Amino acid sequence: MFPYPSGSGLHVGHPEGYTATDIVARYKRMNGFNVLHPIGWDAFGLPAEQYAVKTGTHPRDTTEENINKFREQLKALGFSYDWDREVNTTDPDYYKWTQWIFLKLYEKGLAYEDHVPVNWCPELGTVLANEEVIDGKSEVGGYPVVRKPMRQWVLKITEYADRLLEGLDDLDWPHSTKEMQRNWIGKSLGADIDFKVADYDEEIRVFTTRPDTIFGATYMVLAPEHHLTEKIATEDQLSKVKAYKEEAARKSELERTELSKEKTGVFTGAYAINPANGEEIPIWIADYVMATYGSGAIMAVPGQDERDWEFAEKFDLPIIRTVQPPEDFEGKAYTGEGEAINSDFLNGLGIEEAKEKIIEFLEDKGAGKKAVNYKLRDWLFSRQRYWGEPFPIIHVDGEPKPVSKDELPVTLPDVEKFQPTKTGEPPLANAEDWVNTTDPETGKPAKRETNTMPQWAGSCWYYLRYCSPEFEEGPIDPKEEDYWMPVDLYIGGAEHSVLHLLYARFWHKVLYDCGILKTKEPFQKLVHQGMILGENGEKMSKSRGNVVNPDDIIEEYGADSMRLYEMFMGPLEQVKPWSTKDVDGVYRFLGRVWRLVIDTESGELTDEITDSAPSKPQLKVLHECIEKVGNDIEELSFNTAISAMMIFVNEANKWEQVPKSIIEQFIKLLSPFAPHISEELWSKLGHDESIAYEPWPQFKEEYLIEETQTYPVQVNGKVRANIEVSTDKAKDKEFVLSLAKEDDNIQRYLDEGELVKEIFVPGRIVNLVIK
RNA sequence: GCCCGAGUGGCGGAAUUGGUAGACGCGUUGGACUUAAAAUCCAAUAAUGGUCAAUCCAUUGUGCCGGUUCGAGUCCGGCCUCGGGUACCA
Repeated sequence: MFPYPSGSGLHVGHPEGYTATDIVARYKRMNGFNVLHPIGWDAFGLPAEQYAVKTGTHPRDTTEENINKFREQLKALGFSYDWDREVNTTDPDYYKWTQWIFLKLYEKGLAYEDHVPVNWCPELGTVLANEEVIDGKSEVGGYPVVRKPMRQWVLKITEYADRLLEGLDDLDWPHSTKEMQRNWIGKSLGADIDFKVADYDEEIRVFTTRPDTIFGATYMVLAPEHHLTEKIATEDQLSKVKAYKEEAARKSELERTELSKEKTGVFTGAYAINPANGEEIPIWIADYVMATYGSGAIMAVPGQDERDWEFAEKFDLPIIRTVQPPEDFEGKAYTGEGEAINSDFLNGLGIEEAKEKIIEFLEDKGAGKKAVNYKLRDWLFSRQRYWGEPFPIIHVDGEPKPVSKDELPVTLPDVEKFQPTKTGEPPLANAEDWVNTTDPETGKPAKRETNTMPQWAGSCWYYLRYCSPEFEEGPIDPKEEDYWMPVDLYIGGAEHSVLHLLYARFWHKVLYDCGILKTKEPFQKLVHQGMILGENGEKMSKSRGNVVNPDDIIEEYGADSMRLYEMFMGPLEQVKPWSTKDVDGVYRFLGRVWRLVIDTESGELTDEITDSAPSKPQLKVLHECIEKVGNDIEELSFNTAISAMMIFVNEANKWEQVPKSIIEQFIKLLSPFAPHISEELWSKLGHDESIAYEPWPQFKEEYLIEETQTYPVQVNGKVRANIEVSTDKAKDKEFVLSLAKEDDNIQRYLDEGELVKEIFVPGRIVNLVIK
């Protein structure tokens, strides 16, 4: 199988924006820069994972033949990056350094084992959350899926939450992407408050962002998974509590939120003591409280929280407002600003003051303190699959122990079967010879870790390996990091906004802390390419039958037209519908360029191409183009750059003679966009070397200056005339104004009313205000 | 619900710090070349009106309503619609 690049992101050969990095790379090369060109890491990627499970065959057929085929396709599309920097993430050498980095994480205490429930399918192994499970059956094959806790490796990304948040500030990323990461990390400031449980020697900790509302806490809610639920339940409530917990356990987290319309819950029979006023409040269990956020318990303040209000209404629990809503307020829970009421010593204070004061009070009592909470959870890093980097871990006496770095890489064993074992262990457990080993240090029998790393592991640091793919002393040569890092421009799909781009930042920061990297952030500038939709404005998909195969377009119009059209469609970041008809436009343009230089009869240069000196107007047209194309490439505004080149060609076609020096400069401008035709024309113009190594044309402003300049003349903000002014007098306010007033049409307006104001913006516009 | 982003001709889209709205391309119409067609080239093309035409003039026009300004697609306030993300996160 040759995995034709699919999915999204940095892909080559896919309609989704595969051209921009190359354009920039080519342009920068002509300007004497180098650009890291992040293509290829998942070209052999994710779909293979599913392929393996389905067929039991080797999914990533990265044979020499297929890699060459892949390169040929890239070449056909006009890519010209440095092949030697290619990194194959299934390479044992790449495994080695990925495992090496994992050991660094392990050493720093950032990797730990835990039992986490997964969707487990005895036939397929883990069914990931984003794969469809329909009515308890796998989407693939319809096998039963159960939810069961399994031993997993987890990475402590939460320890980096604050730094991941702060680091965003200085990055040149889309605003929305930064916002998404901030929301994902979900930092909130508040307080941890401990409530004593009446008649028990227990305390329940809650997290709240609104400690100021504590006098309105009329009940408490525990998540069904909270460890105290059964312990504090009274005898007569215990059976109900157990039944409710069971019911909740059957629902996945997804189902619990989907079925969120109607609140459910059950009373434990126990009471908590509100530390602010000593009052006893009932403790309930409800699945609208998540075990995974905060402490899995809340103080419920229905007066100021919509969810709590809804619950209180349904179960007839008391509601006390502790913030005075405005007079015209008609809603239920009030979450806005206002004075504290019904709150004893907080009464009359604003929210912020009240928070300060109550926290002080609770701290004095030893019942609470300021606290920070994150939505971000630790990263479940293991998979029960065959394909993936094996963990460099052995288990001795049931305890995990890292493999010595000298012994890396730990490679995957050959197996017959890619499915899990009959006893429900990961596929690697089938390879008994591989699993059973000895601890080289103690000689004790040991078992290898049978979980494997997820695809993310490779994508987390591939960009570092690009810098020095052959380096043997570490994952990256420090000298090469100095030169390459951080990535100047990263073009990728918006679907990587949180996961990949957060995970990669996390690893980068860990490696920084280990002293392996000097940069704190991996990707300085980020741009998301917009998806190209089908001709009907819908997402391309097989089921809609609106898929455009780039190969067909290249067959008919050539790779240059394909590239050029994709860039001409509109802004890089924008979602745009495909239109094959519009490809004709850029195809014609390239035809005009060709015929401008080449006589189609003879195949030689046209007679119009001469060695004569360029005229002033010709230089002006050229330099307008140089300026526009250069600026537009810097801003990744390729559509307008192409438009500028079209204007040049339309003009040049009117010329009787085309000086060679002019057309050569133009071909250089075109070459990053349409490399094939440019190289061909460059050669026809008598050059032996590739145009890709030519210097970029220099823009000279002096050629843009004209003898006259046009001023639009407005009357009351509407253009009523255009006047020509000689350039040397164009900034002369009096002169321009008097000329404007002489215009026939302007005269008519002047006759109709009184001139009350004259606006003169040098070089731009004249506006006369007439009453 | 909340958080982002975007609304401009028949279509994709242009438009500097507020300064001639509609660049460029597609489509359409007319013309040239051709026996004919394709290809190519030329011209017109926001809407409406000034009987036709004009390199002419006017009115209206950048989702809707209002505001600031000599001047608003661009800035401010209030909506509407669409797209993306996210969701009992306490």
